[in-house]
Amino acid sequence: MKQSTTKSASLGRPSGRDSEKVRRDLLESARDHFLKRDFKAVSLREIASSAGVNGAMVNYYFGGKKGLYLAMVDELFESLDEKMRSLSDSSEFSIADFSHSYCLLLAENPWWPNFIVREILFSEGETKEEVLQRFSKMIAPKLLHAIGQEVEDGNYREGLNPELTLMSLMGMAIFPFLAAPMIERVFGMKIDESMANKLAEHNVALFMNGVVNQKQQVTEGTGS
Amino acid sequence: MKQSTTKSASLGRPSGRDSEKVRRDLLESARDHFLKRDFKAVSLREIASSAGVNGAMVNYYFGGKKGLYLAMVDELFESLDEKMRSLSDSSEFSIADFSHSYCLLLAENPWWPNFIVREILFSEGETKEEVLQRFSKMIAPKLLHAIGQEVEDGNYREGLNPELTLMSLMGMAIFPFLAAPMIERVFGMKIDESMANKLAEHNVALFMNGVVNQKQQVTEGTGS
DNA sequence: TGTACATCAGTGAACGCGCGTTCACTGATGTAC
DNA sequence: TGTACATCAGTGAACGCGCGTTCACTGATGTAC
Repeated sequence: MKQSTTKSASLGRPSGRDSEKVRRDLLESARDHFLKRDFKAVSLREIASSAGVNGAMVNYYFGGKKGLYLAMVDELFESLDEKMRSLSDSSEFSIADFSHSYCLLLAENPWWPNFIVREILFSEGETKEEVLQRFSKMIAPKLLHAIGQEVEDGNYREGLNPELTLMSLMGMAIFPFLAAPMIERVFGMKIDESMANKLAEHNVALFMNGVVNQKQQVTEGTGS
Repeated sequence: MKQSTTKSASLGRPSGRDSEKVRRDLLESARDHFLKRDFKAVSLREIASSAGVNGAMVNYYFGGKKGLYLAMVDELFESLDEKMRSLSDSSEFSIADFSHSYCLLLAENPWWPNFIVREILFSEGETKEEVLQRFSKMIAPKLLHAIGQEVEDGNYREGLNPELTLMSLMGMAIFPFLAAPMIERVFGMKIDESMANKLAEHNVALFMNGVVNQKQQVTEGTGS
């Protein structure tokens, strides 16, 4: 004898029409978890229960855990590609302006350097290659060219190595967001938007003119 | 009837005297694996087989996987603490000299920023706190003070924020080693000792004087 | 110096657990007649 | 407009696997007499 009714609260095809909602909920939940913790450290059951659906849905919609992960990565990159392009496509492109905007972009999306670094450093094979490919094509070549141009035009110091300069610039911009937990601990700073603004200005000033007191140096310089 | 002989090649207490060797081999193997991959991603069986011993030895010597991991972390920090102290204890301590030495130290121990960042970003609880504690006390306070002093003495620009400046400096120094796989791909650079030397010089020059062509600026400046 | 026995380093099979995945099943929805 | 049935979104139990850990056992080494 079968219990045909009231056995389970929600068995059978659901009555709502929002079939796409489950997919989106899973992606969102996956993003929340995967951006905080490692691929292996996050279980499907966690993701599914956060999304409020059955774990088997991950297989149903994405073909498995890896499928869900890659779908999430795709979505992230799409949104970032878009944002980065809008930063670098302005007609009057300057390194300083870009650095500033980039810093603010990072403040809005603090998970982003975090995610990239993790992928590049620790992920295995497949995803790593994919992320490297996408990331490397994204903006670096354009910046590299811009720096080279500035040197050629005599605006930047002669003999400045564009590659090393770009690395320095990226390091200055990205590191504070990477090290946010440590910085909050050691410096008692919160990495919010106002902080990012200060950081952006500081970085541009340091990048352009360094730390040395120019007044002093110029005075000494004219004497020699 | 028991097969008392030749059942296994190595059953019973081994004849050698090197009981400490197993411990050291395990630690070494653990370091090799844990520096490349995540805690969860590395299995005891992998570590043990690399070390050429039985997996149960991890429990025997370290009380479990976490015990082995913490023992490894302890060892790493001990060696780094020592090296860092020898860098910063010189009687005439200058930011520039330190940056240079630090860069070379990183080139010799490329796993180190890698490891710290991973711990800070992705590890869960316990180890994370421990690593944060140790790392934050290691050198940052001394550098922070040194930068503040330079500003006070008028050697560095007035109004320069020491915290932000230290962040920039660390970012410039550490990022290239973090992003090594990407840099090798995009720039075709190998991060070796000669590279580290160039990077160190570049960083110090950029940190001190920025990218702007000073000759040009000074010429313009005297006119105003 | 022999000998009996406790100790000790190490083995290898087995255990339980949580994981990703699979599968039989459910019942609302869409569709053909 | 009914009705029979295929489809489809979703469930929940179960599966096999690899993991960290445990445990009974081994046999060389150290020690007491």
